[in-house]
Amino acid sequence: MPGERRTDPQEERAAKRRGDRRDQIIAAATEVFAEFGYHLASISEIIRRAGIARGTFYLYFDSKHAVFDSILSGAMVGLASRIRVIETASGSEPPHQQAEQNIRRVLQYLYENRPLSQLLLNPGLTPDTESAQHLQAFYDRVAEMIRASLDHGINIGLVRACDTELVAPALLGAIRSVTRQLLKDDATPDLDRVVGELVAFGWRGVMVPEVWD
Amino acid sequence: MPGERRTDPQEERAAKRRGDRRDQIIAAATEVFAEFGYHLASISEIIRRAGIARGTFYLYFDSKHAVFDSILSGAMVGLASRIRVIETASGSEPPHQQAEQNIRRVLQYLYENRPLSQLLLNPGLTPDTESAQHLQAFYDRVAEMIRASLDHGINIGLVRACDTELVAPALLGAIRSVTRQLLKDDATPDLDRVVGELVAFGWRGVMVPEVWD
Amino acid sequence: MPGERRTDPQEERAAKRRGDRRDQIIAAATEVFAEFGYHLASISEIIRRAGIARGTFYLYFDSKHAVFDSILSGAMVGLASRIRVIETASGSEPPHQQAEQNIRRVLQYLYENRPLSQLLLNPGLTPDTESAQHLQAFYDRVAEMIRASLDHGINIGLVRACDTELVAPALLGAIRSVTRQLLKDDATPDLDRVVGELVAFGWRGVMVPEVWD
Amino acid sequence: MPGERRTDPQEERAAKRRGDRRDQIIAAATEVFAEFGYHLASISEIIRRAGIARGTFYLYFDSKHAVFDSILSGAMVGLASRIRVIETASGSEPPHQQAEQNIRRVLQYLYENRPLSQLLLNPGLTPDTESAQHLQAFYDRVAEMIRASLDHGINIGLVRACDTELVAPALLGAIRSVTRQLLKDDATPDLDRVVGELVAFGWRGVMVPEVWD
DNA sequence: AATGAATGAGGGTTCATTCAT
DNA sequence: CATGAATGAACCCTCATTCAT
Repeated sequence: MPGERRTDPQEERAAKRRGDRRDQIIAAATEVFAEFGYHLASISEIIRRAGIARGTFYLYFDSKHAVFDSILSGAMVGLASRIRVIETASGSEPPHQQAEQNIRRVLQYLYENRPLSQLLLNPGLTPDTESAQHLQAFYDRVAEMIRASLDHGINIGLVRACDTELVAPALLGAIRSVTRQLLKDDATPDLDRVVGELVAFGWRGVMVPEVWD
Repeated sequence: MPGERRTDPQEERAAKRRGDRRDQIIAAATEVFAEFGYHLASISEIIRRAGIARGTFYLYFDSKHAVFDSILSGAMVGLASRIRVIETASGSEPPHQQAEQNIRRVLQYLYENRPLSQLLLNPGLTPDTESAQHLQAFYDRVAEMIRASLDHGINIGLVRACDTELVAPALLGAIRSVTRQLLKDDATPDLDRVVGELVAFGWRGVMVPEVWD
Repeated sequence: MPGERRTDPQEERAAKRRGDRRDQIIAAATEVFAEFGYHLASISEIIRRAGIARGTFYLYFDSKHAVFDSILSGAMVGLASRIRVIETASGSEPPHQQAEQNIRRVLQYLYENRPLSQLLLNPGLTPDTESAQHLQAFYDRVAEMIRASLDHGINIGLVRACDTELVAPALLGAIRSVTRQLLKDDATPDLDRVVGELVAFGWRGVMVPEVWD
Repeated sequence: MPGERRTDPQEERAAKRRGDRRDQIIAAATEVFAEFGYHLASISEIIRRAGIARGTFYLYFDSKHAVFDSILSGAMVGLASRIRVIETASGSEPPHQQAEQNIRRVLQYLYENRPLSQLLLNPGLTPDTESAQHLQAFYDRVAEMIRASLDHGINIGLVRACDTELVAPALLGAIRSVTRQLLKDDATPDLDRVVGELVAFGWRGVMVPEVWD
């Protein structure tokens, strides 16, 4: 207690360890959820992989559902931080390059977090309809961002007139589908090629036919 | 199959009734699975809706898993029967019209079987990783058909050179995503418009840029 | 189905068996609750004594709490049916004889249901404060009946003027205390003597009777 | 015990503090036990109210059960110290006045220790049958004292001939019942009136006193 | 002396499946 | 064929207790 600094180093270490435990549990749980799906994932298996006792689990999370929510929240933050709104101010990079980089960053994140990606891409590993809707809500937000970009593109004559309410999810679905496909194999694919193809496919699908490279 | 031996009319009726019961159970189970997801769906709820006794259920299906598999198989047959290989022989309809009709027939089927569609479109309502893979295997087969069509299209100069292994799932993903989106609302959407947009989007994404209608 | 009488004998037997099972479980549970108290009583022990499987228990009761409530309700009905309002109309038996018979009937019931009596006499074997209050509410009702009798007795000059709000629970407490005392031993005590002493005590207290009617 | 050796003032203070901690824990535990009953009372809640850490609790008590026993022992000592054997030597106060003062002192003690009183009066808040018997043993001792007094009273012609083995618990039960009743309300009742009524009831019962000394 | 993270035995409950009627 | 009472393995979660710091 003498000369107590901003943060007591002992407390600091404790807080650190506490965070570590949480992360350790989350990592184990993510694996197990991805492998078995929510319902077939047992607390027993999670604590076995985390190397902790039963009670310890409940020291960090209120329930099985709570860990799942934590995982999902973390993932959404992680994904969202990789997606930037596409700028069309003069001087900005061409939109399709911005889109390309968004996709590249997201794929990078997913490749780096394989088990987590299973959870994100397979809404079917979810505890219940409600949780699936959480996840869906996130995708809806992303689809909305895409739609706004498309609408803007139409206004400035870059994108052909189309029903953006349909085309936005179509674009997103294309990306998800390809990503899920690629994550099935363990091999890390050539990111540049994948992103290139995706953008090429999506771009031609939406652009105005007159303006071509 | 005709003239298989004289079928006792009583046996025949029995077989008929037996089939009816099965269908009745399948219908109830489909509803319940779609509503709650596989794990939260209980046999109790299924038999309640089917109006049968507990034991009766196990007279027609070996297990909970077995009904689910039956449902999935039926759906795959139903879907597959709506999809025709695209013909490019001279005299055939233009490929994009054939694709359009494939999509229209599939959507029609899905709209007519709402609860079933939930199961097909949300891999998350699936019992386990294995079952999800069954479903995925079906989609892989469809993707493969699309890929073959694309490859052929490239050969005859109709489709731009692209990595069909990526573009095929992208196309399929676009369709699935849009369909899932539309099935969320109860309203039956304008099929022609939806199919039109989908084809327009997909077509431009894959066609050679020189030939434009 | 042919000649179906008022009640299908098969159904009848089934209903009978169903009731039997319930009673069987209630009997076992009463024993276990009386022996260990609510919290230390385990479902495992209850089903062991009832000779049934775990799931069977939950076929007849929703929860551990539910059996307990059933037991308590049954006991209250049983007790209440042994207690009659004391009549003071001319031609009725003398009030103290009526009281005597109430007590005798209650004691009879308790002696015939030993384990049940533990539960009733020891509010401490109760699941929670709430349940204890259920039981207490019953005793309050009985005390209220006693109080009404006393008030009436005062009005007709049979009972001395006293604070019936205090004396009523005192009388009831005396009865409960003696009963609990006697039920501790396994031997069945001489009912007539016990009841006689109780009534005498309540009626005239402990004072010497040199002054007596 | 006087002149116990020179007590180091530091040790003394330490012992003092140690005692304080104990009392602090006992006070918190008494509250919690009274509020929830033994089993629903958690160590977590006790240490929360005592403002100490988990481990500290086990520095002062071996177990949850041990605190409960401590509380009970303390209460018994407290109660016993308020009860004096009734003297019948010539020159003593009249027995019924001595009884009256015993009751008054006990009630005073109970009113001053409300939460404790819940524990004492509701055998149902007890950990197990064994603990309930501890408590019961205390009451048995008190009943025995009452019985001895009654026997003596009969010998000297003050008390009517009666089965003191029955009447003693009856008297005690009456007192307990009334006390429990009164402690339910938060208001502190008029002690003199209550004690007066109790003694009157025990002494002369409920009968009309037209025939009186 | 004090702390609080960690432990794990044990609790109540669910539900797919079986089988005697 | 049909029934539904019975089964029991397996689940999630709680909480008194321990012990390294």
